[in-house]
Amino acid sequence: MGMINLLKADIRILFTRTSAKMRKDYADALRALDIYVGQDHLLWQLWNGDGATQTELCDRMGCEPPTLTNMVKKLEAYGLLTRKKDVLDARVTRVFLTEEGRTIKGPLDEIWEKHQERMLKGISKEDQLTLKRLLQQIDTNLSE
Amino acid sequence: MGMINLLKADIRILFTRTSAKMRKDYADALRALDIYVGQDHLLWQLWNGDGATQTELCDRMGCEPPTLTNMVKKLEAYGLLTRKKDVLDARVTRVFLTEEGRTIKGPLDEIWEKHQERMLKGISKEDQLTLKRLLQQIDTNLSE
DNA sequence: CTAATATAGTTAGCAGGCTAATTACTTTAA
DNA sequence: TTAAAGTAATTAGCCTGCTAACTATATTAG
Repeated sequence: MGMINLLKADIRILFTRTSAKMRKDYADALRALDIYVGQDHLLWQLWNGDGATQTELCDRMGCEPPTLTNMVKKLEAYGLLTRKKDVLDARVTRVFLTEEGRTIKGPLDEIWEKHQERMLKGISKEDQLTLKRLLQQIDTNLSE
Repeated sequence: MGMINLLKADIRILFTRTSAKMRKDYADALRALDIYVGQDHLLWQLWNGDGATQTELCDRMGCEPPTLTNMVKKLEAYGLLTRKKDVLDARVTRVFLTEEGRTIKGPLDEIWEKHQERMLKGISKEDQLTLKRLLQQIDTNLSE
């Protein structure tokens, strides 16, 4: 294996390891709120548009319908959101935040901010822009 | 929220989305071999050192013991590896590749290579080094 | 007007991955 | 030499997330 392939292998392994670490670190932080990693993503979507349909939420979150069904059910059981059938189309379900789902935003934002600080500590603004560009490139590559 | 925080939020979301996409894309590719994403990581460790203990494997892979127990069981059921009790310490289990576990290396390497090509397409060697450096920085940050 | 097709969401079943609690065996110290 | 502490691995029970197969409702075309 040549020098370039070795480099690539390093990046890929590093990427996987770092993202796993990120996820775990964030999961640990979220435990204080009795929220699981991924669920915050759904709540985030609802804070930016309550009453969305499940299909819309799937699109925005980039996940498959069964994943969302599952998560919505759990957050409903926790009392953070409710489901209502659409009046115009009986196939459609719309998801709404409860009062508790709304009030959790503050603490969650705080955890999110702190996690970001931790993750990007010591990385210059310029490097952050580069990282963003490279991530976008990879994202685009994988969509083709 | 200021400009800098917005940038940070973007990066974190982008990072999460990109790594999820990477994982899914790779999972799709692995399906051809009836292997699940993550399992290749364990096989990889064994190709680089057959007969390792589970604790050693956990350390190298950066996962928790129950995760490994689970995965080892499944790969054993698939016939790709076997477990043997250590002769000196009856608490210790050592993991060995089967013949089939060995022969799968070729096809898996090929999938791995192809996936990397796909992921890093159009990214210069210099950018790859930068990406590596930034990932390492984040990794270090999250270890503190 | 009805049969075929498309769409929204669910269910079942499997994977990785985790924490908390437990079992089985070793080592250490009183 | 035996009781306490430590270590390796497992079990139980959650979570995200997926695919394949299904149900129920709408739309469209013959």
